Amino acid sequence: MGLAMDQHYRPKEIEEKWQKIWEDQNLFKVTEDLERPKYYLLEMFPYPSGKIHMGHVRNYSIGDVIARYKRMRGFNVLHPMGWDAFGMPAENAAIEHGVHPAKWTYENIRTMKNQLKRMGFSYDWDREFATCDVSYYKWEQLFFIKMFEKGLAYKKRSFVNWCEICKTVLANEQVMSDGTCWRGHADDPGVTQKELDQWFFKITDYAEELLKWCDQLPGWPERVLTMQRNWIGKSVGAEIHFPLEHSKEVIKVFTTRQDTVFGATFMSLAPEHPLALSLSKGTAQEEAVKAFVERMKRQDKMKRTAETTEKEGVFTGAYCLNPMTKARMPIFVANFVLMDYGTGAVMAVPTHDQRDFEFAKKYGLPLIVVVQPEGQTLKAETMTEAYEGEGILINSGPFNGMDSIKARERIANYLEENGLGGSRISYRLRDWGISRQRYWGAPIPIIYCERCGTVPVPEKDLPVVLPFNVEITGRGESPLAGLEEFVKTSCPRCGGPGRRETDTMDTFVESSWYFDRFACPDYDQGPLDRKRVDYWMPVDQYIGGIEHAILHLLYSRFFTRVLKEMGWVNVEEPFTNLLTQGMVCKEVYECSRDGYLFPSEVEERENGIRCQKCGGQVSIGRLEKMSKSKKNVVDPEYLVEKYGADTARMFCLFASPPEKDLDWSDQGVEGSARFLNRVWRLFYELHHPLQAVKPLAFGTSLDGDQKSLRQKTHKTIKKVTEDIERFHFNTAISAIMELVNEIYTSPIRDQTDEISRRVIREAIETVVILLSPFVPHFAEELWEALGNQQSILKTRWPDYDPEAILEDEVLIVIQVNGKLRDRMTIPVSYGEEEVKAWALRSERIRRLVEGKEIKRVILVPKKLVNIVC
RNA sequence: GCCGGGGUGGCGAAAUUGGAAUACGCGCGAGACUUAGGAUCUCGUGGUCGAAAGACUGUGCGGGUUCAAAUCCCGCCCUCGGCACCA
Repeated sequence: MGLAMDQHYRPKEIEEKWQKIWEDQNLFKVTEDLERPKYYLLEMFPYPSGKIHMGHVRNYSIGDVIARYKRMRGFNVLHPMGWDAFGMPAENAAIEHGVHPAKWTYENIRTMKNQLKRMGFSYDWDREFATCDVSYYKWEQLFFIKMFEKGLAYKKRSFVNWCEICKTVLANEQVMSDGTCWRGHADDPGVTQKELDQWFFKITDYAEELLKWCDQLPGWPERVLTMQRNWIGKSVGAEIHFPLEHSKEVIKVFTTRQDTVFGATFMSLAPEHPLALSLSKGTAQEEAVKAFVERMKRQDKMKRTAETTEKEGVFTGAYCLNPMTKARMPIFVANFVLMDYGTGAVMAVPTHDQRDFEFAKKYGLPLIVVVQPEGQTLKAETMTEAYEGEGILINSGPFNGMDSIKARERIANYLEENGLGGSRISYRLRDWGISRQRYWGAPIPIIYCERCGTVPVPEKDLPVVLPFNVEITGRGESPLAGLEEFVKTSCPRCGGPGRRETDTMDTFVESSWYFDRFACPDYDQGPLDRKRVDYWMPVDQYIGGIEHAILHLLYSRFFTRVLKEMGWVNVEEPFTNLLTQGMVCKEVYECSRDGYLFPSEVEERENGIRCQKCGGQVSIGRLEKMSKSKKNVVDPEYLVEKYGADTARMFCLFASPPEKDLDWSDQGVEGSARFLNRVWRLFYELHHPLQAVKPLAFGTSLDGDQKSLRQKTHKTIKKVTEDIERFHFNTAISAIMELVNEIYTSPIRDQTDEISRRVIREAIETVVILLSPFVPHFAEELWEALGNQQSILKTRWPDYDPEAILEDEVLIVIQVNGKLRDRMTIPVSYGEEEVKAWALRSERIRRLVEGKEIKRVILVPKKLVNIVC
């Protein structure tokens, strides 16, 4: 039976219709409601770069399923959206196209907001804000001042990471492991070191707590926690003081192997260590040290600290004393010692550290074995590499014969008692450098006064508004520095002339507390309305890309601790559960001559896939994250135009589980579209309308095909509910597909008796409700066609009828010695002995066990019988 | 080197607690409907052997535990990600 013209699935029409209804009725607006349990669902807010991409569609589709599902389950769901709006690209647009960053940003926001609405995501748009709004960043300036007062924000001169493309400083977290900028520039020359006066947040004060609380986040993926733990990099060891010869001064070192201190035969200093130059002064080594330090300074830091770089150094001409043995230890400057880890000085134990071993061999320095491995006798003269394992101490005075692990504790205590150092803990984590030499960011609220020094802008003078009239050239220092009317001010303390700080804050500062602000975006008495923040925080479910595993997620945890200490919030950790979704990937076409190609630029010939431009061989198949530069993007707008938002959402959710990378497939999208059309047709091709049909009551008893369809319906409710709860959206959708297939092939599909119609109605209604979090417009339309007056959003998520899913009969697998040999369908009511007897009665089984002794018969109820013989 | 994730059909994937390996979808094959099909519907689809019934085999590799292993244990290989001359 054909469909009437108006009964074809037309996504564009129904999507526009329902988006308007949702908006007109304000259906996603929420306020605090103590009657219902709250659920704060948050997806990482986007940077308004221009248009949304598939990564956004995937991220927000996942979030929307949960938001809609939780609402139907009776939760008071906060599902906000806003804009991470400060940052580099806006400034680059200004440089390239002469458009003001503010104009560019707000226009992009308008475009992207429309695109998000077009996808049908259920946000409470009343809470929307952009971090470049003065009403947002002024509170961030207040936080900065409070942190400054507590010593958590401080300025220091140091070597910092400099990105020549961004023309600004980067935090350590923003430098990738290959030494490039986190923004991923096409031709990144690599981050270099620059000595500058910079503002820092004292995240290192929180290293231990941030590490400790990694164990209190069971709702976070293990790999993210591992990355954070690695990044914090805790080492337990000791500090040891080595007195300088002919001086009262000491060189302090940090070591994790204080048990090997008796074997320390020389000392290595970082080239940047202040003692490097001062110790050699006046000695014959002075010139050599100067030259070495200069050479190291010029060398690229990445290269210098690479593991493969040969160890080299230079003698300073000075000596220190081993505090345990009093032995004279020559002091070297060495390329492998880092100034920013530990103390910048390393005691060298060549017998038990491979680097020191290589260094000692190169410069002819003495070796003393102090740890003897169990069952072996190490001799310094014959060693070819350092022994870094545990063992029994020798040549170690009072500690001889002691186990090296135990000796670490004893020696640390000895150091402490004798004023020579003691137990210490060292972290790899460095303070967060937040100064950026850029215009499009929140101004750092600081004034420099010749008389009073560094003075914070008083609270009453906030905000320090980012001036609008500024020339952005992309050359030189921060654009604000050239703006005299901004820079010139008076000192809030003495009234004398003052100059403003012209650096702006790292945009990661804005994203470190936006989730709190969503609880009270309109609040103007302070940054946060404690009452509302306490109601909503913490975020129950946070969803975003794995690329923020350290960056944003660590900063936010730090910021939350600071805000809690200051009494602005009352939570220890901001995000209870974290879901890190995978990337959206697509194959790239690459021509050896013309580089990356669009699919439209290649053609298939007999001799393989060729480049249309040069005719050369094109390599394909490699899956990479969608990016404009790789020419493998799919524009969501095109998808929505061609298939509708529901199909696009459906594909993202069905193709793979959320944590995994999603491999783009045009045919897969077709498949999703086909499924929705199939449901649509099923609905309209029925021989009888369903509007007037009443649903079945719980506990209704049925027989035959009616019973089995009802059973499938309720089993599907159970399965889909469980799958959504554990974020297995792909299997939830496949379960709904199974139900649809079952309805299609059910013999009662077109029967017109009352009960059949009610069973069919229940099955189809269930499909529509279960689909609603995934494809909301589609579901609304069919829901209405079923005769419902109210939006499907107002419907409660169904419960399954426990009676309906009960089976009368069950399929039992029969194994012989663990191998599948037969199956039988038997009534569930059968007892253990009965089932076993039935299994042994099977013709095939009898043949197989004939003449053999049956040793055991194992029964797994409702599953299988295994006959062992 | 250390830490973590992963390896299942031609492809995306499923198997929640040790109990039928490959659900669902894509692709492919056959058929139906049709003037036509790139629409739709039905059936088939891990491999080898076989006309078939069926047999053997099969979840990266090699062992082990168990009546029974994709799942647990031991040892490897590959791959992705993080950290790494970190003292």
